[in-house]
Order: sequence, then C-alpha cells, then structure tokens
Amino acid sequence: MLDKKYNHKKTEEGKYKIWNERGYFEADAKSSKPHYCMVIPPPNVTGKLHIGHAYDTAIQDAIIRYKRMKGFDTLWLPGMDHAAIATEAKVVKKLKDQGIDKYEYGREQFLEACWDWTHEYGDNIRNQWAGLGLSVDYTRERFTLDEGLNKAVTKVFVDYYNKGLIYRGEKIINWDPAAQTALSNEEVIYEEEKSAFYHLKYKLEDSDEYLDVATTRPETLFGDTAVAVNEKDKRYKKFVGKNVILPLVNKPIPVITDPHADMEKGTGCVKITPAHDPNDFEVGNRHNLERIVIMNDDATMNENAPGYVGLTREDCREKVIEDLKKQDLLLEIEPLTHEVGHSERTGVMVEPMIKEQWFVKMEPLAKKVLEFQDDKDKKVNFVPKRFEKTLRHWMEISYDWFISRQRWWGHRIPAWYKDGEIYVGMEAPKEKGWVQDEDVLDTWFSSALWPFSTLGWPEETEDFKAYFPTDCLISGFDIIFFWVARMMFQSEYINGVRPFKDIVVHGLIRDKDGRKMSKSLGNGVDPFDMIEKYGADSLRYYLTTDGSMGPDVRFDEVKLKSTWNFVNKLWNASRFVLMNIEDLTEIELKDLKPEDKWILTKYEKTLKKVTRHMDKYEFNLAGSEIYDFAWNYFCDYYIEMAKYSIDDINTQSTLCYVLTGILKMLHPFMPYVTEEIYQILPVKNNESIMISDYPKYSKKYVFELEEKVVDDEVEFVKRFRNIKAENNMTKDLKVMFATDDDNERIVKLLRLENNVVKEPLGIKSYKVFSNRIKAHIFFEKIETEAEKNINKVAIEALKKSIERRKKLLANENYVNKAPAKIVELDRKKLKEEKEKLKNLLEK
RNA sequence: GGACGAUUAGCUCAGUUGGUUAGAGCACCUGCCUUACAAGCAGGGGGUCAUAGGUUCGAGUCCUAUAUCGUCCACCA
Repeated sequence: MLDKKYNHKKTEEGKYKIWNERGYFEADAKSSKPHYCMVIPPPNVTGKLHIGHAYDTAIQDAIIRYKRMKGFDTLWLPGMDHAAIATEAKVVKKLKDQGIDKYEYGREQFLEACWDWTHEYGDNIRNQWAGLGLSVDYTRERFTLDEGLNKAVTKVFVDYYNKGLIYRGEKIINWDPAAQTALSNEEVIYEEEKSAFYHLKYKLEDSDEYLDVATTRPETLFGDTAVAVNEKDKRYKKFVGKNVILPLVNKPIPVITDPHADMEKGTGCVKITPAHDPNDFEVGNRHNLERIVIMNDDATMNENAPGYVGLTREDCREKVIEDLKKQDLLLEIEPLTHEVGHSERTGVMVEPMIKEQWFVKMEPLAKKVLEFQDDKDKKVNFVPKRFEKTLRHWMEISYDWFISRQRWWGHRIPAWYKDGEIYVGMEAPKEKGWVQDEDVLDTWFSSALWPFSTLGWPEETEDFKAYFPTDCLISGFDIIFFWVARMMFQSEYINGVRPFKDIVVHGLIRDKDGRKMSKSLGNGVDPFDMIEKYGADSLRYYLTTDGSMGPDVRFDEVKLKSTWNFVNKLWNASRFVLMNIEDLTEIELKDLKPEDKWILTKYEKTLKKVTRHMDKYEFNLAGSEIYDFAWNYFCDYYIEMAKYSIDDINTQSTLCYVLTGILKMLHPFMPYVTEEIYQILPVKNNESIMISDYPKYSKKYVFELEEKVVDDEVEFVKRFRNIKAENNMTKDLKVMFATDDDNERIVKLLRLENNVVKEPLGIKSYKVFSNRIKAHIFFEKIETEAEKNINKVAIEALKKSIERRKKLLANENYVNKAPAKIVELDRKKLKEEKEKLKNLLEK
C-alpha cells in the first residue's frame, strides 16, 4: 500500500538501476517491430548538465518512452562531445593551476590529461542522465573522438578534399590571441564597448593639405597600405591618385577609391589595413595592396611597428596616441560606443589576422539542402514550421565554413606536407619526411556527422541499416546554424538522405523575469537542486508541458511546486483506488453503471486527444488534457461517485482500468511515480509500466447517452452548489425534485440524504435546473433580495444570448454559408435556452 | 541595415484548418479539518485578445499599416 504522503525521493530511488539492468533501454536492430531512433545532442564533456539539458532531454525521453510503449523498437543513442576549444581551455586552466604549461607538457601528455578529464566528467554526465531518468541505450554510447567517429571524420575530410569541397587557403580570420587559435564567426561574441574615434592627420605628400582619417584602431596604422575614399565623394576627388604620408611611419601611401568607403560614415576617408581588418582585406585584394602583418600571434607588436615592438595592442595604442599628439597629427578624439568582437571562450578581443586555414566550400552543400527542403518526401520537417525559414535564410547566405583550429584536443587534420607538397589521406604517407598538419578540426565537424557516424557509418552496420535515417531530433534554436544545418548538408550530401525526418526546436530556459541565465547574474538554476526538492517527475512534467515548442521558457519554481501538487494528487487518488481494489483479480467491465460508462467515455475521449497531441509533439496540450481529466473528472467526480458503490466489482474494475490508463499516459512525462503505483496495481499485464502497451482508443467504451446523462447531473450539481454557496445556505435546507428520474447520484454527491422532501414546503424556494433535472431548494432564511438578484442575472444572461442567436439565425448569409453542423447547433441551443427562460419566468 | 517572432486575466502561458458566450495554473476573495489528498474540497471575482483599418455570414485566429518588446544575421574605418 502507498504511504500516506507522496515522497519523491523514496519513489524515485532504485528504479533507474532496475530498468537499466533489465535491459529496457536497449534497442534491438534485429527486432521485427518497426524501428524508432533518436540521437541525443551530445553534451560537452566540460562540466555539469544545466537546466537547458534537463529540458532538452526530458522532451526526448518523453518521446522515446511514448514510442516504446506504442510498440516500436526504440533506440535513443547517447553520447558526448569532446568540445574542442571549450574542453582544451578547461584542461589548460587546470594544468596551469598545477603550475604546468601546456606547451612544455607536450602534445601527447596534454591529450592524456584531456582524456582523464573526459572520463571524469563523462561519469558525472552519466550520473546526471540517470538522475533525470533518461532511457538511453548505454550499450551504444559514443564519443565524438572515439575510434569509429575518428574514422568517419577522416573519411569525410579525405573524400571532400578529393572532390574539391575542402580546400586550404589564406584568408583573414578571427584570431584569439589568448588561446592562439583561429575562431569561427560563431565563436565570436560582440559586446558593446566604450571607445573613441581618433581623427588622424594624413598629410598629403609635398603639400600642407591633409586628410582627416577617423579610426577606432590607431595602433594598426603600421599596417596601412592605402587610404580609401568613395568615388562619388566630391570632397576628396582632388586627392585621388596622390599619396599621403602615413603618420609616425613617414611612408607615402596612395589615396584610392573603393565602394567600401562610405561617404556618410566618419569623415569619408578610411585607412586600409589589409592584414588586420576583414573589409580592408577585401579592399586590398581589389587593389593589389601589400598586406603588412604588424602583430605576433599573441597580439603584441612585431618588427613592422618599429619603436613599438613587444608592446601589447592596448599599450601600443596609448603610445601611438601620445606620439601623434607630440607631432600634432591627432586632430580630435571623438567618444564612441561600438560593438567589439571577443572570443567566446577566452573573452579577449579578437584580432583579425591573415592565416593559412582549411575551409569547406559551402555553396554546393547549401544548395543540396535547399533542394531537399523543396521535396516533401526528402525534407526535414521543422516543428514549429517557422524555423525552416531561419534555416533557408542561412543556407542562402552561407559563406565557406572555416574548419581548422590551432588546438590539440580534437580530430587532427589528415594532411601531410613535404617540400611544399600536400598529401591528404586516411593514413600517413609511407615515405619519410612528411609532416602532419598540426591543427585539429572545428568541433562541429564531427558533430555534424553524429546521426550516422554513431550508428557505425562508414560501415554498413546492422544499426545503420535499421535506424538511419533517424526519426526525430530535438534541439534548441540556438544551435540550428552550428549543428542542425550542418548535419543536414553532411547527411544529404554523403548519404543522399535527410539525417532525421522531424526536428523539434525548443526555446531557451530563462529565469523567472525573462533574463538569460548566466554565471555573472548568478540566476542559473541547477536542475539537480530542483530534483532534490521536487523530484525528477515534477521537473520533467513541468518542463515538457509548460508551454508549446519554440518560445523560451521562463523557469518559475512556483509552477514546479504546483506540479508537485499534481503528482501528490495523483498519488492520493491512487492510494484511494488501491485501498479499495486490493481483492480485484481481473478487470470486469460488463454490468456498468451510468457513472462508470460516463468516466470510461471521458477517458477514451481524453486518450484519443492525448495520443493525437503526442504524435504532433504538442506536449503542453497532451499534458493539460491528462491533467484536466485526472483531476477534474476522475478525482473530483468519479472517485466521489465510486465511494457509494465501492464494493461493486464494476466500480473497482473501472477505477483500476481508468487509473492504469492515466498512469500510462503520464509515464512518458513522469516515469518514476507512475512505475511506483503501477507496481502495486492488483491487475496488470507487465512487470513494468515502461514496457507496457500504451492504451489504445476503444470505441467499445464510448457511451454517448450515459455521457450526456451524467454530464447533465454534473451540471446540476454545480448549479446547486453555486446557489447554496452564494446564499450561505446551511445544512438545514430542504430539496424537492420536480422530476421523477433516479437522482441518487446527485443526492449522494451533494450529501443530501437527509434533506430530500416529497411535498413542497410553505416557504420560498429556489429553482435549480439542468437540461433534464429540476428541483426546488427550500430554505427558511432566504433573503428575497438575493433570490431576486440571482434570478435576474440568469434571466438577463439568457435573454441576451437568445437575442444574439435569433439575430444570427435570421441572417440568411449565415444560414446559407456556415456549415450545417454549426447552424444546427445554434438552433438546438436556442431551443434549450428558450425552455430554460420559460422555466425561470414561471416563478 | 536585413530577417523572424511576440503582444490574450494581477503574473506565467494555452488557444489545432476562421465557427457555441476566449481557457488553465498561480495569485486574490468567501465558506469548509467531508473518512484518498488542508500540498486539499466547494464556490466566486477578474480579459473591449497591443492600436487602427481591411477580408468574411462570422476574426484572438487571415491581410495591411502603426507602436512596444525580444531574438538571429550582417555591419560598425
């Protein structure tokens, strides 16, 4: 028997281990059942799972548990991401704290330290998955850097290289001087910063005239190789083609025209530094300008800034400003706030630098995705649909994907160099003298292959054949670009097929006030604190059913608490049922009473809706259907009715049947408590609810007539209670039923056993009615005013409604054009309302 | 600068292809320790669905503008 109070800790303890040991999480590629597969978005091995992971995985577990119960052979494949830069940064810091320098340590030893880190944090993550109750198949767990995936990554690289889809080139890239690696655009975060526009005097050669050149980065002037103005800019027309003298350096550089120079911005004159600015790089290409690199990899000034060598960018700027002032070459310092790029990982200001890097040619791949999206049998279906637009937009503007990183932790680029020659292949060339590229690949290169590399690709494994393409992927919208899009073009190019049929895109978890959770604000919520307080069941149900897919979720602990209350309600209802059906040996639904038929009908209808919502990923709607049914119908009415016939085998059977259904519908959301209660049911078909069948809608238990009859009684009960409460009626009231129907259920629900009379009393009375039932309430202390009032309000409302309907039905357009069903309904309602009004006015 | 969202009760959010009188949870007010549950039960108040037009027999839902907020992309000499 269940304890008197729901205790989430006790309920959740030990169950996960049993499920896992019994192999319920394991898929079977050879099964004759239809297969259903999802891959987990691999969390980074950098640390703990946060509330966003809890949200993301709770959705997935709900889907996979639902599909499992629906009779699929389900595979939810778990794994983790090596998270190249992120992990490397953490390990570097850890070593540094021990007084160890990465470079002194050496590549091999450093990688070992990374593996140690991975194993330690991998265990943490697995423990957290267990805490959340995720039914992932551990026998198939993968890591983005394991042997199989490494092979897949190398193969893709080599194939692409051979097809010309991967190339090496010199480009200007975002350089992180702290980590000393190139960053992709996505790894650069723009932050607003207070800065200044420095107006510098670029004197014309052999003249007293000068150009006012405004820049935010005066320290880069050592790399200037031109000053650009707009062709249409009349102000500077006469300077075009002449030379100006580069301040401090005292070197002549040309004044050129280029569309990049915007007449509206600054002074209209732009200094061109091709080696340290992406736009200037392009300008330089157009005009064949020299590229002068003026900084070392750690962003200190190099020998091209004579007199400033060794200074940091910041110190150099200060000294440059000072020296310019001394030479009267600084015209003005104009304060300015603007956005400056910083490294996502190290936080330092990004320095654009020219480097030789590897790139993936995006155009043919992006085109492929757009083609697939135009074909309804090949496309990836986005839920909600609008995110497909986001994807298309990105695919249309995509630039080449820059994939090399100057790191150690990751997939090493399979390219070897010798005497200016490049060799790219699965293995190192046999001859001596070849040196492998030092760099590793962008971490997203391997995660882009995740849906098929984890299933054994490039081998034609049983798993790959059974589960690919996968059925569904769950992801936050924040990584559609990084990850989802890349998985799509990789799979569609390599396998000629979409990586998943559906993608469900959810929002971010924000704090109660709508702010992003962040370390600096300290407003983060640890999902495991919440599990400690309310249990994984409450957390999971709350997160998955709080809102629809797409918008951000505001995390509100008050809501989580009220979810706990719902679980507690379920617990207590189950307690009542289990207390009363202990001797039940089989479920018999033969001689059903109207209330049994009523609740069964409501149940079947709920089930139908819930199933439909589950299939459409509408978990919020599924959740509220179950909630409403369980609380407002099953608990509030059926259990109350059942109390009066609890010894009847049909009552007991109905209680057990419906409760089992509720548990099963809730199991995908709250696996633990549903299992706990299921285990105690006297009649059940499986050893665990996890592997039981999801209930199927059965018309056999839909009784339209009884549903109406009892609905009408419920309506009557509600009205009765309303009148009673509004008029402060005590237990002394008397009731006379004006209709001869069997009103037993009503009498019991309203606890009127001692109040029913047969003949009218000689005092004032209220009339209570539903469609079928009429009754008079006699109450001595009736206040005439109150009575008048309540009837008046009712009459007013009815009259208004009748008017509205009459008008509507008199409208020919409406009657002719609206569906017959709707019109018919209005006619019926009108008739009913007229009757009610007549009843009321009789008084 | 470009794109995409959002705006519904005091708060947080639902609202399927347009179709009865717009819903829920929390909060609030009133009355109840009724033997599954006071973490509960019963009852109640509260919304001109951001604004202005339009399409339609009918608009929270579709269209067009406006306002406010948010997100992403690009740019930021």
